[in-house]
Amino acid sequence: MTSTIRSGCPINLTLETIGDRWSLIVIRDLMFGNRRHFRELLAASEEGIASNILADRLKRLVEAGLLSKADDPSHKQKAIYSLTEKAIQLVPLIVQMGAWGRRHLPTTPELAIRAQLLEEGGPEMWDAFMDELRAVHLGAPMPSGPRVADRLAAAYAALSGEQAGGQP
Amino acid sequence: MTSTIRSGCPINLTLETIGDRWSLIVIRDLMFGNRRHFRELLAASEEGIASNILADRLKRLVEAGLLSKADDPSHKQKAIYSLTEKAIQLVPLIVQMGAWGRRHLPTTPELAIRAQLLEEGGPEMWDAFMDELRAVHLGAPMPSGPRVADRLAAAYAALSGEQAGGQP
DNA sequence: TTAAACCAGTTGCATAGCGCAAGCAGTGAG
DNA sequence: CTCACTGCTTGCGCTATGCAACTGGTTTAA
Repeated sequence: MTSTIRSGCPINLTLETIGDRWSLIVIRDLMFGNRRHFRELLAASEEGIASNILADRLKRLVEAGLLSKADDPSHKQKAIYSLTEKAIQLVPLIVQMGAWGRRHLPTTPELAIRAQLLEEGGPEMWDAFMDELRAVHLGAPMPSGPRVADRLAAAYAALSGEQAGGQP
Repeated sequence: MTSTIRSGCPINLTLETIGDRWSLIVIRDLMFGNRRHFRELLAASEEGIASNILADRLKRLVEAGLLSKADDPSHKQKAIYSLTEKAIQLVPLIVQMGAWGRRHLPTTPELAIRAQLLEEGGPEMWDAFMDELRAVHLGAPMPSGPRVADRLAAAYAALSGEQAGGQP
C-alpha cells in the first residue's frame, strides 16, 4: 500500500485505490450490510478483519474520499462512517465483481443471492439502489416505491433462515 | 496472497482471486496490449513490474485458470500466455474499473481514451471485443467486420503520437 | 565456430504490510 | 463506583513485495 502513483492508466489508478484484500470488503459491509460503526464492521464481518487493519483501511478510505466520518450525536465516542458519492458510484463495479465471482468461483448460495438479484436487475436496479444509498449516506430524499435494499435483505433472509438485516 | 478461503461471498472470492496490485495489470496487458511473452509483459509495462513478481503472478493466474501457457513452436524457450474464457469474462469488470477510474482519479488522457471508448460503446462493444479475444486467445473464428481492438489502438495512437500497437 | 543477444525465469536481501492478541483512555448506564 | 462499551493503538512474528544480480539454456550473427 504505497502512495506513489505507478501510472495514469485508469485501471491502474483504480487498483491503487481499492486493489487490496480489504478495502472493498469494508465498502461492501457499509453498502449492503448497513454497518456504520467501527465495532459493527469489526465484529460482524464474514471474513474476520483485524482491528488494526480495519482502522488503517477506514483511515485510507476517508483520505481517498470514499468514506466520510462523523460524530454520533447520541454518544460522544461513537463515529459514524458514511459512503461518499465516489464510493456509491462503485456499485456497478461491485455488481460486476459479484457476477463474475458467482459464475466462476465456489460461492455460498445465501451469500450469492444478492449478487444474482443485482445482476438480473440490470442498470435500472443499480441506479435505484444507488439512490437509496444517497438517501441513507448523503441525506438525499429517499426515493418512493419498494426498496431494493429490502428485496436483497428478504432474499438473503429466505435462504439463510434468519430475520432480515443482512450479512454480506 | 494466502490460499485459504475467507468466505463464500462472491465479492470476497473475486478479491481473493484478482484482488491485488498486479494480477489485473498482467491481464490488462495481455488483453489490451496483446503481449504474450514473459519479456514483453516485463519490459513494456507502464508500471514496471519486477520479474519475480511477474513470474509469481503468471504462475498463480495459470493455477487459477485465468491464463494458459503453451510453447511457442518458433522458439524452444519461448512460452506463450493466453487468456482463458474465465479471464475474457472479466471484460465487463475491467471496463467498469476503467470507467470509475476515469471519472474519479487523475488519469492520463492517452491512457484513458480506451476506457472511454469501451464505456461509451456499451455491452454490445464489450461482447464484440470478447469475441475478438476468443479468436486471438482461444482459436475461435475471428468475427467479421471492423475490429474493436483496431479502434482502441487507433484512438490511443492518435492521442500519443505513436503508430498503432498499443500501450495500456 | 564462436561470441553476443535473447529466453524465461530464480536467488538473496532489505523493507513494507498483514494477522493475532492484548491493552488503552474516555464515555455512559446502573 | 463499577462495569461494559467506544474507537482505536501497540508489540510481535510472519509473509509478501521490490530491487538487483544472476542462471542455464537457445538462437542469431559475425
